[in-house]
Amino acid sequence: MHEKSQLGFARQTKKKKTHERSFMDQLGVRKGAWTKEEDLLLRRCIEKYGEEKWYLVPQRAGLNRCRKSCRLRWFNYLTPNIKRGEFGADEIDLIIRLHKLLGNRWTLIAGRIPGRTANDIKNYWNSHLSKKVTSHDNKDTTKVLKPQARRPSKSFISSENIETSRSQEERGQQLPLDSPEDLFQKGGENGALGNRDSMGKLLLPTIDNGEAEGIRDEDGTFAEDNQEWHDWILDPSFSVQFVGRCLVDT
DNA sequence: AACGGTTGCAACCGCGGAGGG
DNA sequence: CCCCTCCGCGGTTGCAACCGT
Repeated sequence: MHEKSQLGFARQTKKKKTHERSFMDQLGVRKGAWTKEEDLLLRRCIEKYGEEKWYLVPQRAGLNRCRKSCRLRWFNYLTPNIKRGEFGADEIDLIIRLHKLLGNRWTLIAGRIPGRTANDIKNYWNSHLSKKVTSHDNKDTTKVLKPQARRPSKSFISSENIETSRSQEERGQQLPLDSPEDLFQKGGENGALGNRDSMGKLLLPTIDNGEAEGIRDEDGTFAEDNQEWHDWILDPSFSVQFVGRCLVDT
């Protein structure tokens, strides 16, 4: 394990933004697999003080670990109600569709799948699903969004925009294909939500909570049809593609 | 049984963002 | 503004277990 960390250190070619790690290195904090005793100490600490102020956790718990390691161990392994074992067919289906929608936003995806951690889902995706999905996409002749694509604003996929794009395409006009990020930005300029995380961060949680403030209609007012968006995400037939410069459900 | 290749997963790492001084 | 600290995220690594020969 020592060897591992040394290799990892040697690989560091990029500049360090913080001095945090080197400081931790100097302290000689433990790395590698967690022991049962360490787990117990961490669990007791979190039960006593709660999931906050992670920088205090190693000290409070009496652990010779860095705060990041503690946090990771807690969230990925020790948190109550974490589901272990095989992913169910419904979970896999949901992961694929959410990944199509959100890209590699593992925490957002995990937030929609009770009992699964972002790390679990990421690992499962990388080892089981990524190849499957990629090979499937390659067979598909339609221009399906790459995984990092995100749902554009409602105003941007208005039927008017879609029709305009369709007709322009039919006339053989060359249309600049914007990246999903650009599309999102434009959605924002159109008065809808625009930043790159907005759809994921605001849409998903707000739908379930019934909070409308995350979703705006074309006129900029708050949408009231959260259920519609919820259904859209959970719709098994969901897929999107470019029509001209617009993203549309297909 | 022994060996090498592959896979799954826990853990590490750097970076970006938020917030406070 | 700038700097610093802390949090949280996604990418990546490497070990252990598994599998095939």
